Amino acid sequence: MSSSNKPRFWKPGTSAPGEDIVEERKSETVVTSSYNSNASLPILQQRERLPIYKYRNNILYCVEKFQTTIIIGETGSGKSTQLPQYLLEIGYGKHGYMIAVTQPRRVACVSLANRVADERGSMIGREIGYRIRFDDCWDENETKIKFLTDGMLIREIMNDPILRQYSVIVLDEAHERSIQTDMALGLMKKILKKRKDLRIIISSATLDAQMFFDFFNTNETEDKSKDTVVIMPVEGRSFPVDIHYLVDPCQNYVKETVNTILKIHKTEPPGDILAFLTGADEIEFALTELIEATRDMSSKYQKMKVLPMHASLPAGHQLKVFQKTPHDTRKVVLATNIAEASITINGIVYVIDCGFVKMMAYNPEAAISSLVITKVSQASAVQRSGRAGRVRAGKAYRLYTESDFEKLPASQTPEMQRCDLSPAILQMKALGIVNLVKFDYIAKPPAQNMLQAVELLYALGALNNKCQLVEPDGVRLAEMPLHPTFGKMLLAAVEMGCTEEMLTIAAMTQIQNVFLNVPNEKHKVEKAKRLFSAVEGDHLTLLNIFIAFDENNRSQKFCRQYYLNYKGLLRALSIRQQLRNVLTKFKLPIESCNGNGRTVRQCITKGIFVNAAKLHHTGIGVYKTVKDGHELHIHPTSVLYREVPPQWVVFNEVVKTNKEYMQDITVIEPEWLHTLTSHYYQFGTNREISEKRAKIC
DNA sequence: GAGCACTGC
Repeated sequence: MSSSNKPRFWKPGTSAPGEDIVEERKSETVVTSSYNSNASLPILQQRERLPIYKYRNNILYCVEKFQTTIIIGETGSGKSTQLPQYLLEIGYGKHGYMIAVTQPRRVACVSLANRVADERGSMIGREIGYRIRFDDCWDENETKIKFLTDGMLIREIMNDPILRQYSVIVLDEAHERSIQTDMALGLMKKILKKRKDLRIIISSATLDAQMFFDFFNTNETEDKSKDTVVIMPVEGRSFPVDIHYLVDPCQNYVKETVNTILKIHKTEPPGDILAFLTGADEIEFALTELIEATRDMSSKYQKMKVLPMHASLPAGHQLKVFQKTPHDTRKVVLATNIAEASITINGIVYVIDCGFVKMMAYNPEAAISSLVITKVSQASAVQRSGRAGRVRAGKAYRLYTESDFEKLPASQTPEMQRCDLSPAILQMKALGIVNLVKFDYIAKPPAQNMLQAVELLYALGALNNKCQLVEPDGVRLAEMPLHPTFGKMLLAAVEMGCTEEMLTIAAMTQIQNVFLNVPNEKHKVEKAKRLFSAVEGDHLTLLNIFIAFDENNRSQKFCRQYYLNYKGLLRALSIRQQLRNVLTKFKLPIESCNGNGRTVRQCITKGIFVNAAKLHHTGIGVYKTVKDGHELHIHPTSVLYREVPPQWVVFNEVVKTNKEYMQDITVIEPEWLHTLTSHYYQFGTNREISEKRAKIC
């Protein structure tokens, strides 16, 4: 190890990668060797041909020597499948230890585990396993490599604070910076202090590597040879992508997207197109325009098949984007951000990036989350254009000028700094973190967001006025895989004897689309919705839907008939079962109130009393929050939207689009706010609230 | 009065 001024990138010898590769990545044109011509080779030889193979010994040397290794892994390097195997091969799976590999998403865990098991010729769940919510597939005695989600790792830390079963933790895709990843990073730093033998490998994009380095490096001297962290860049295997910018900024990126698609179609050689837009409505607009344009297009051009892709589409419609189109047809996929990292569509050669994304923002003063269209980061733009270089050289069209690109933020604000922190803070308390302010965050959340979260947890009875976890309720709430407000509803239901009903409601609020979003059949979907609606509001409507589903043998046919999301309802069933298990674990009674809607609504109030609103006498359908008079409206998806507006309501959350809308609303009686939640509203003057604040923090 | 980025436990 040299002790020069800048040993940020390790250069052990001529075969090791250096900064030149990092430079190359910046220019976004990475030229590499032949693509996957290895299919017929024996597995070992295939593995040896992956780009990461030539770094094998260097990486293993780093892992031995440094407590933390940061790998800058490009797409197609093979790191996620090979790295854990290298570690296993040199003995990190010995003496009963396991190697953990975390992923932000469930599907990635399952598919990676299966691929690695395949390569090793073993059955999944034996030597190689995975652990995700609702699906445990590993063996306590046999498993050596365990793929798990970031969230699952945090749950494991709750039961084993120093992760004694593991010899190495690989945090893959750390640059995505989800709240779970950030928490895991902070916790790992803590664990490393107590376990000098533990090794951590962080796989990240170039941009964040230096920050991760500084975060984990415990060397406080100038002597670089005492660093505890090392950065290893590993080249990938992708094709060059030509970046095209607009000369002048465009007025309407949706129209510009349509025009660009048509231009590519008419002037560029065959190859599928992927266009990024921000939401379903934009996608639908572009879809209609394109279908119209292709209708009167000259037959000298190829045919064109345009497909929408976003999360609220029924699964059947989503699958269409993965189907191959005939040779004479060009596939055009109009997608939301779902195609940036979550799904990969094969055969894309042209990418269009509108330069915007819908992102969750959090207003801590009003405790309101809202979806806003924001400019993408440079990192996102690079990720999007990279989607064009997976099969052969491609082209990316950025619908903004090059100078606008330069002005974009380098990377997106981490989730930790722009969302409701109450679930995260509750978890941290359950993990035994005494001082929330002193916790080593990789990105410190705004003080105001933390304060808001602590106050909510205090109001829910999860934390006391010394900011300590309350026994037993706080512990129970932390254990539940739910937002603490929903957890509180369940605990209230235990007291009031309606857990059966509340388990259903809590589970049902966790699924995004209860009804299918079938294009062209919106009217029929609306009609079906009305069949289940309860005058008391959305929560009891969700209960009605689940009961109907259950009484009709949970059949797919029933769901199809009423435009219900079958997969979603099955998911609700699993969530319900999991929540039921948690209650059983705590030996809490599971009872039914036999359809007493009043009792159920009272329990709901006990969970989301903070979100209470009263109909305002001015204007139609205007509500004001009880807490601070913030103006709100009933969301069009609510069953109460078409009804005579009720006087008093509680709601799950606010979505801000043109206006601020309440979602999942239940009608309440105003007395409940005093009788059931007096601890919150009785002392609700501003002066007293600020006194309370001073006390908590 | 008229709307729904994406994950995860």
